[in-house]
This record gives sequence, C-alpha cells and structure tokens, in this order.
Amino acid sequence: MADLRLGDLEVAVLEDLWGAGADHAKAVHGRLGGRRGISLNTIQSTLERLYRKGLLERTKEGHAYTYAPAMERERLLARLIEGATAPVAGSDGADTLLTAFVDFAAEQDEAALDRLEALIARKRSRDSEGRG
Amino acid sequence: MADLRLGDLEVAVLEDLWGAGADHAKAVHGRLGGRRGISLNTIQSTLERLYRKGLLERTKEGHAYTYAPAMERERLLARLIEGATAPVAGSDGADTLLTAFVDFAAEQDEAALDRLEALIARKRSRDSEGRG
DNA sequence: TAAAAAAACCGACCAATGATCGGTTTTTTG
DNA sequence: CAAAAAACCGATCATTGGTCGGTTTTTTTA
Repeated sequence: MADLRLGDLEVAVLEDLWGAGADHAKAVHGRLGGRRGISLNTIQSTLERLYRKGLLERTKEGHAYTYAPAMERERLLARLIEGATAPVAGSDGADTLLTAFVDFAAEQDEAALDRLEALIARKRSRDSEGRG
Repeated sequence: MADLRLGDLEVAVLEDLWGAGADHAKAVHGRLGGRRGISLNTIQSTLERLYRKGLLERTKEGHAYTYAPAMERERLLARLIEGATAPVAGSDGADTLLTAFVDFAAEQDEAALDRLEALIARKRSRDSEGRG
C-alpha cells in the first residue's frame, strides 16, 4: 500500500470529486471531458483505477456507480509525502525528513515557519482535547 | 524540473554515494552489484540516468568518471515532497500542505511535533544569524 | 414485454520510464 | 602496439497511466 503514483487525469478527477463531493462518471465527464477531449470510457477507467487504489469509494445507486473521495486532500498529501520520501529517508530516525520539510517550508515564503508553528500548536490542543 | 521519479536501483545508488562521497561505477558496482546480481553496465546506466536528472555530478578522472551526489539527502527529500505534492496541493496557499505535514508528523510518533518545533526554532536562529 | 438507452465490463494499444544488458568504440596503460 | 578498462550505443522487458472500441448487462420506457 506504500507507493502511490498519480497521473494527470487521476489528479484532475480527484480534484473534481473533492469539489463535487460525490458523483457519477457521466457527471465527472461532463465537467472534465469537454476541456480535455476525452471519452466517457476514459473517465470510467480512471475512476475504476482510483477506486482500486483506495482513493475513491463507490456505491451502486440504481444502475450506475456513484464515486466519492475516500479521504480528504490533507490525508492524501500525507500519503504522498510518505510514499515519495520513505525510500530515501534514511533509517536514522525521522529527523532527516522533518529537517527536510522545515527547509522546504522555509523556502516557500518567510511566514511559512510561523504558520507551521501555529498549526503544530493547534494540532496539539485538538488532539489533547478530542481524545484524552 | 518538477517531477522526479526514482526507481529502486536509483535510490540504492544514491544511498551508496551518500555513504561513499564520490566514486567510480566499478566501486559502486562492487558494493551493490553482488547483492543484486546486477552487471556493471546496469550500474553505469543508472549513474548516467541520475546524472542526467541532476542528482549526481561527475568529473572525468583519467579515463573513468567519478560520480558524486549533487545534493544532500535533505535537499532531495525537499524536492521529492515538492514534486509529489505540488499537483495535489490546491492553489489555496500552502497551508493545505503544511497541515498535511503536521498530521503526517503527528502520526509518526508522539514526540515528532516537539522535534519539529525544535527544528523550526533552530532554522530561525540559523537564518537570522547567517544573513541577518 | 420487447426495443432503446445507459452504464459496466473486457480487452487492447500506446507512450514513458526504470531495470537490464550485449556488443562496439574509445581511451589508457603496460 | 596489444590488452584492459570504461564509455557509449542501442535493444528488450515490465509496469503504469491514458485512451478507447466493442460487448454484455441492467434499466427504462414506449
């Protein structure tokens, strides 16, 4: 379940469903198909692939599947980070990766470190509050 | 220069050179080839590919190339994070990604958030010191 | 209930990329 | 100059994502 490769269309479909919440292949195609000149079949295959990857859930409503994201964007991002870095992040504890991320964040913009700290604080308070 | 896919062998070779600092194809093959039952040619191709990707530098010493990592592990990790997440990290500012990372870190182990904070603090002081 | 419409399902092809190497040329060097 | 070492060239294979056409199954609906 580790490494997760996503193509352009797969990401586009995910984006679409994060926006729409849950929908049928046809509707997704309606929104993305035109812009890309892509057939409904292609969208169906892509939905199926995302489903097999565990990134979409689906339920049969009447005759057609309704697809919905199986996780939020943040969760997927976390898995992508994990998948992309795990093979390279040495076994010397996770600090290499934490360091790398701090460097990365600092490169983005000056205020990023502040926001990162704030998010840590919020995460802490939520966790302690919510369960324990 | 964005997306960066690394195969198993490519990562193994990078690891090897982060350890060795700089070396010839033959030496890398000496260390990795046996374990994998891989030919010297395969190692050479892989070094070449990594070189083309900008992940290794090389200089001709005598008749053979000496390859060395073009960046440290942390820098590569940062690029992998960027490459893996950029297509999915919405355009709503970088906070989605920061949040995802905080979640990810928190999942790793309890103390990770503490270390992350410490690293932020250190990064800050280094930066202001260095070019303040 | 039988035809028409809709959607799933199946299988196929293409392109890119990483792993893998054999063989040939070039460069050293003894 | 001959032998050894390494680069260089090109070729094959597997996997994966994008792309469909055609067939079967399921629903409608006339």
